[in-house]
This record gives sequence, structure tokens and C-alpha cells, in this order.
Amino acid sequence: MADLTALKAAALTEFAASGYLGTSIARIAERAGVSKASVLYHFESKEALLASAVGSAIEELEHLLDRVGTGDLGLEERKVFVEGFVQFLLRNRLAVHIFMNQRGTLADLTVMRRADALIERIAQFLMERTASLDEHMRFGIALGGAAYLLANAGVLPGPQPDDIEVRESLNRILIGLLVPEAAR
Amino acid sequence: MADLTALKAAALTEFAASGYLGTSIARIAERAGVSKASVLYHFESKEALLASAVGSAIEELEHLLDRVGTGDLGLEERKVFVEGFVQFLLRNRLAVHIFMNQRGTLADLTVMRRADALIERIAQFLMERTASLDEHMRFGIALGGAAYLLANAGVLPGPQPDDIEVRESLNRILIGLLVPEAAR
DNA sequence: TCAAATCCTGACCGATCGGTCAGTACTGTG
DNA sequence: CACAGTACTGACCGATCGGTCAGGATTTGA
Repeated sequence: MADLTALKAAALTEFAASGYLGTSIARIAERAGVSKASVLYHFESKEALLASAVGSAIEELEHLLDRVGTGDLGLEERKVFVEGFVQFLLRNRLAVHIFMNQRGTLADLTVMRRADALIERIAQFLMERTASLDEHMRFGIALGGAAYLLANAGVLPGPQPDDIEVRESLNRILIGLLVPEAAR
Repeated sequence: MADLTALKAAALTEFAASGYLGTSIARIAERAGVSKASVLYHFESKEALLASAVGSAIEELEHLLDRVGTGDLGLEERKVFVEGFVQFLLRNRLAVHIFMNQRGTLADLTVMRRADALIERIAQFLMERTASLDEHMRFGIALGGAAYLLANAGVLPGPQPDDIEVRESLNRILIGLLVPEAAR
């Protein structure tokens, strides 16, 4: 029996490095050491394979957003969210890379619309009260920049581990940008 | 005679919206009102069409970097660069979208390697002296976030014009992040 | 006016893709 | 042993893609 986890990992790596459209099922199969037909035996389609490969990342982000709730934005809740978000980014670099860089191109795939809904929730959570253009832009730059930076930092080399220094630096910068009321 | 400018504009729009791999020459031809063979009469290949479509954006960024020089980073030079960079982003949203989201996928295309070299120059220009991890991360977040935010803000709807308010807000935020010595 | 150059197109080609299918090998169970 | 279910594969199919080509239409210029 084939290792479905290894199959999903191979798909995630290839989809992030070469893009969903630029990756053939045959190449994923080759990387995992099975035949193309075998891949399609375990996953009913290429799209289903992508959905399965990024599924855990989507669920992790959903849980993070559920935990923080939809209520009004407390100062402490924001800090908690930022730290959880940074952890999510560091643990799901490849999936985040796919979301960030292929969102528009793959807008017709169900799984991508699901990811879009999560981004929408984050935006609402952070911007509910603030109407100033400067704050909107700063929030967008902070979240988009952090996600993009981590997702694209060496997709192929991937040397940086879940470095604790990087995580703490990110926490500091993002809290400074997203929770301006926080003591400085 | 076909309007080569319209052809390049159609290609730029489709490549940004659907991705280079997800866009067929036939669709670009249809959008421009000509035949597929006619497109390939004016551009020797799909890759050459992409290079031509993003060419002016690349040249504009090259000139910006040449103007600012490679010498040591003066405080005023940084401000000038930031404002020029923001203007570049606002004037080349579609090309920036392609660079940001398809850099890895299209790494084998000559024009993409040229764009990569420019990103490298920007990084060197801003980080020459500073070795602190926090500053590296903050610079990356600021530049990447601003570029990503603008490039992906409504690729299809594209309602926002070169809004003067957006430009000034961006200048303020980026100068605050990239030129910390600046008066506040 | 006429020939050369330019512009443009439909028809075609080989390659690649996602997906199907019939059949084989293996494994567990009664 | 017999049988059933699971895992897996090579061969194949229709569709789409980038690119070629021979030839028709249009423009140019002497």
C-alpha cells in the first residue's frame, strides 16, 4: 500500500515549486515512486490531490480563527492572534506559498475559494473598527508582507528551520504594526 | 497592421489574471481580435510575448535603480528611492503581479531571471550596512507587503486609479519602515 | 500597373496533459 | 484452496497546447 502522506507531501512540494498548472501528475508520481495511474487510484483527480495536500493547513487556520472568535477586537486577543498566525506561517510555508501565489490563477478550484474565505475573515477581524486608510494599508502590508516573505524565502533550498529567532522577530514586528496601542 | 501595443496589453492582462501557463496564445489573440497565427507572426514565441509585455516595467525599475546608484545609503537617497518605488508599483500593477506570483514557477524564462536580478539589487541597496535580523525582516515585510498588496488588490476589478491618497499613504508607511532614522 | 514586401489566416503537427480501463499481483479470510 | 477485496500498472483516449507552413489579402513604392 502506498504511503498517502508521502504522496501528499510530494504533491505539496511540486505544486509550490512549479505551480499547480506547471506540475503534472506523472511528476508527482515519479517523485513518490509510484505510477501515474496509482496516484489517480488514491485521489479521484488532480484537484482532489491539491485539496488533500493543503487540507491540514486550511484546517489549522480555521481553528486559529475560531479560537480567536468573531467578537470585538480586544487588545490582548490581537496579540494572541498574531502569535498564532506567525506559528501557522512557519509551519505551513508550502501551503501558504500556494495560497499567496496561485490564488487568482486557481480561483475556479473549490479549495482555493475556501482559502479565500479565510483571508476574508482575517481582514474583517483586524479592520472591523478602523476606517483610516493608513491603518488599512499598514495591516495589509504587515500580513501580506509577512506571509509572502516566509512563503517565498527559499522554496527550493528551504534551509531555514522553524528558527526560534525568526519567530520572535516576526512576532515583535507584526505586533508593532498591528497592535499599535501596545506598549512600546 | 495589428496594434502591437494592444496585443501586449491583452497579454499582460491575461498573464496576470490567469497565469502564464494558464493563458493560451489563442485567448490573447481572441481578446485582441486577431488570430493565433497572427500573434505568432509578430512575436516569435509565447515567451517573447511575455518579455515584450513586461519589458517597459523592467526598464522603468532598472532606471530607478540606476538613478539611485549603488553607493552607500544616504538617508535622503532612501526616501527618494521609496517614493520612486511606490510610483513604479502604482504604474505597473499587472507586471508586478506577474513578477511576485510567478517568479518561482517561471524561473526558466530569461525575462524572469532579469526581474530576479533587480530584486536582488533592491535588497542589496537597502541592507548593505544593516545586519540585524529585525531590520532584515522589517525591510522584507515592507517591500514585499507593499508590492504584494498593490499587485493583488483587484487584479480583475481594478477600480482604484492611481489614487493620490493611496500613494501618499504608502510613502508614509514605507518611509516609516525603511528609513527609521527619519524624523517622526 | 505590377511586383515585392508586409500582414494575416486556416489547417495542420507533434507533444503533453488529465483521466479511463481492463487486467495483474497481492493479501487476508472462510 | 477458493474467493473477494484492495493495490497497482501499462496502454490507451480525447482535448489542448505552442508552433509551423503554404497561401491569400493588403499595402507599398517605383
